[in-house]
This record gives sequence, C-alpha cells and structure tokens, in this order.
Amino acid sequence: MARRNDHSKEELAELVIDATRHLVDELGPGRVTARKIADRIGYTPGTLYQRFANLNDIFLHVNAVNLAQLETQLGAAAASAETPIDAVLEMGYAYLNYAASHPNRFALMFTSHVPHGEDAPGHVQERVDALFALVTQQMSVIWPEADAETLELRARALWSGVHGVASLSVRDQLFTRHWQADRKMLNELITRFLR
Amino acid sequence: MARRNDHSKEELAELVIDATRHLVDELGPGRVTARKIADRIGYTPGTLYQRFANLNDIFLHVNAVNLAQLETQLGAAAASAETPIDAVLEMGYAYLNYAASHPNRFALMFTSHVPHGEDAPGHVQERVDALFALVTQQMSVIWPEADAETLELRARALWSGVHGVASLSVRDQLFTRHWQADRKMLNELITRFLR
DNA sequence: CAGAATATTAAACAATGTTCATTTAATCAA
DNA sequence: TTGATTAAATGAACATTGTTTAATATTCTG
Repeated sequence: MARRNDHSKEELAELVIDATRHLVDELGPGRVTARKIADRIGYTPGTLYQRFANLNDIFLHVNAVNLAQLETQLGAAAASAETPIDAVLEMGYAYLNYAASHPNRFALMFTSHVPHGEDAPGHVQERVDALFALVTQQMSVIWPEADAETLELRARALWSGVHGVASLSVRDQLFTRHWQADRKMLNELITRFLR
Repeated sequence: MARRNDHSKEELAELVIDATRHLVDELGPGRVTARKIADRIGYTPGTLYQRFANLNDIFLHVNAVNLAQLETQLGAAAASAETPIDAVLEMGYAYLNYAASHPNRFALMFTSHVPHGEDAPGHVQERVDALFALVTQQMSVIWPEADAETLELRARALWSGVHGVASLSVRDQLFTRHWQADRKMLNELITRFLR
C-alpha cells in the first residue's frame, strides 16, 4: 500500500491533531505515542513526520487548539457576569473547571515538558496573550484611571495566581481535604486582590 | 565483576539520589535516564532497581530532598524579615529565586509527570505541608483573630498564587518583556492580598 | 499512455525502562 | 582454614519508544 489520496494535507493534519487530542485525554500526555496516533487514524508512524517535525510539534498544535477552546469558555463566563469583579470570578471558576474536567489537556499545556522552540506555532503565544487580555479588559473597567502597564501587570499577577490554584489542584498538591478547597481559595484570592 | 562492597545500602541510595539530582540540574528531568545515573556512580542500571522500585521512585526521593532544601531557604528568608508582611514577601522572592536558579529541579517537583503513588515517600506530603505552614504562621501574626481553618485557606490561596507566578515564569509563559516582571507581579499579588 | 512526482509504507536504528539468570565476592559455620 | 551459604552486582535480554529512509504504489502531468 502506498499513496492512497484518502485525505488532503490539511485533512490529515487535522486528523492527527484530533486523534492526539483524544489520546491525551484518554491516556495522559506521557502515554501518547507516535504509533498509537498513527494506529487511530489508520496510517503508519512515518506519515506523521511529513506533516509535523516530531511528536512535540504535534503536541504544540494540540495545545493551540485547547487554548482556543479554553479562551472561548472564559469569554463566555465573563459575558454572563454582571459586574467586572464577577466576570473575573467567573472566569476563574471556568479556568478551574476546565482544569478539573480535562486534567490531561491542562497538563499538556502547563505541566508537561513541551518546549516551545522556534518551529512552534506562533498561535500558542497569541492564545495566551488573548487569555490575559480577557482579564486585563475587566480590570480596565475596575480601575479606569490605571495606565496600560499597570493593568497588564495586575492582570498577569492575578491570573498567575488563578493558574497556580488550578495547577496545584489538578496535581493534588494542595494537600487539604476541605470540600471544594480550590474554589474557596480562588474566591479568596480574587476578591482580596480586586477589593 | 560482582558484589564489591564499595558502599552500604544507604550509601548507595544516597549516591543514586545525589547523582540524579545533579543530572536533573544539568539535563532537565526528561533527559535523565537510568543508564546515565548508573554511569555516573559507577554501577550498572540493574543495581538501581534493588534499592528503588523504578526511575519514578528515584525522582520522588530527589523531590523530597529538594523540597527540604527549599523549605530551609524559605525559613531563612522569613527569619530575616522585620514584619510578617515582609516575611511573606521575602519568602515569595526566595521561592521565585529558587525556581529561577534551579528551573529543572522546580520542573521535576511541579511541572513533570511524576505521579506520587502509594510507594511514594511520605516525606513529600510532609514537606509540602511544612511549606504551607511557614506561610500560615506569618498569617496568624497578621490576623490574630482568624480561626485555623481560615488561616489555612488563606495561606494556601496566597501561596498557590505565588506558585503560579513562579511556574509560569520558569516556563516563560508569562509572555511579557517587562524587566523583572515576575518580581513585580509577586509584589503586587502579595501586598494586595495581605493589605 | 509513458514518465515524473509524491504520498505512504515497511523496515531499520539507536535508545529507553525494566527484568532476571548468572557470576562473583563477602559472610558464616565448622 | 576451609567449605557452604548468602547477597550484591552484572550483563544480557526484552518490548517499546521516537525518528529516518529506501522502496513502493498511486496519482498527476505532458
């Protein structure tokens, strides 16, 4: 068998990314192998390397997709809020929720060894920027007189905090058995910061 | 060659842990292999598996050592401060500093896939607890009237935030080119929280 | 319809974590 | 001082990994 034009380049790339996405969900980042991806889409491992530089490259593309998805969820959460403070809170909960619902995706994005080299899809940085922008936007409502630099700093500061809670929570490194400790901590962190 | 009593069980275990610690520093968690560890201490890979269940087990022991070291540094930072708020700030800086100085150690502790199973050295949880305790302690000075549960929650909330800044900073995921952005963010986060 | 271009494969490579029978030295009993 | 027992360390093997590449078979082009 060789050269069956079952899929176009773009279709194949999407097949690979999608299969990898699901494999990551099912097995966790560390157990996703080139052969498993190839198996799932009905190709052989070698094929992957024509569209992607290596496995890491594929993971980066998966991250881009997931970040975009996360971004829309955060956007929706913010949109449903009445006040800017509520918006940030809701976004925080949405973030926590995403991490809890898709721990493996979250791990791939933030707690796996996926170095973003030159060949990385520029999308990733853009997506993270967009994420921070959502927070900055709310803060500009809370502090209308603050300059851009201050807002950027504060947004990143608070959101890093939110990220910290989510990170430790997914990895069960909070070591507390309070019910919904992560949500309570998030509430504490955000309200004290924005007050 | 076989059975040369060059080292006792305990000595050998320490040799392994120490060699792994340095290899992690030099190569990053992902590039440390059983053969490299064995090479460095002048043994063969098989030997590692008499003292440790597997590579992951070794990593967990390395984490325990590193956590203890981090703990002493945070303790020292707090001790040198005048006020409790300063103490938390200094601890935060020390945390950030440790992450920046030893990014690979930090990665192994928090951003690598090192599942802590049953066989895990209980030390790890105890070390994390001790770390949180350092923060809680300062907060009990700031809020003398607060009950234990509130303090625990607040300490974990703030420290998760600090951890978030450090995490994103080590991985260059803050995507800002402000000079010492991480330190500024940390200051913002802590002072606003404790104010 | 011949020939060029290319998508896909299959096989190979070195390196990985881990296991285990074998070998060698140290320990113990006499 | 022997001989037998115990245990430490080896080395070879295994399956699996990411990645490369020559060969293959199909589609495209003239």
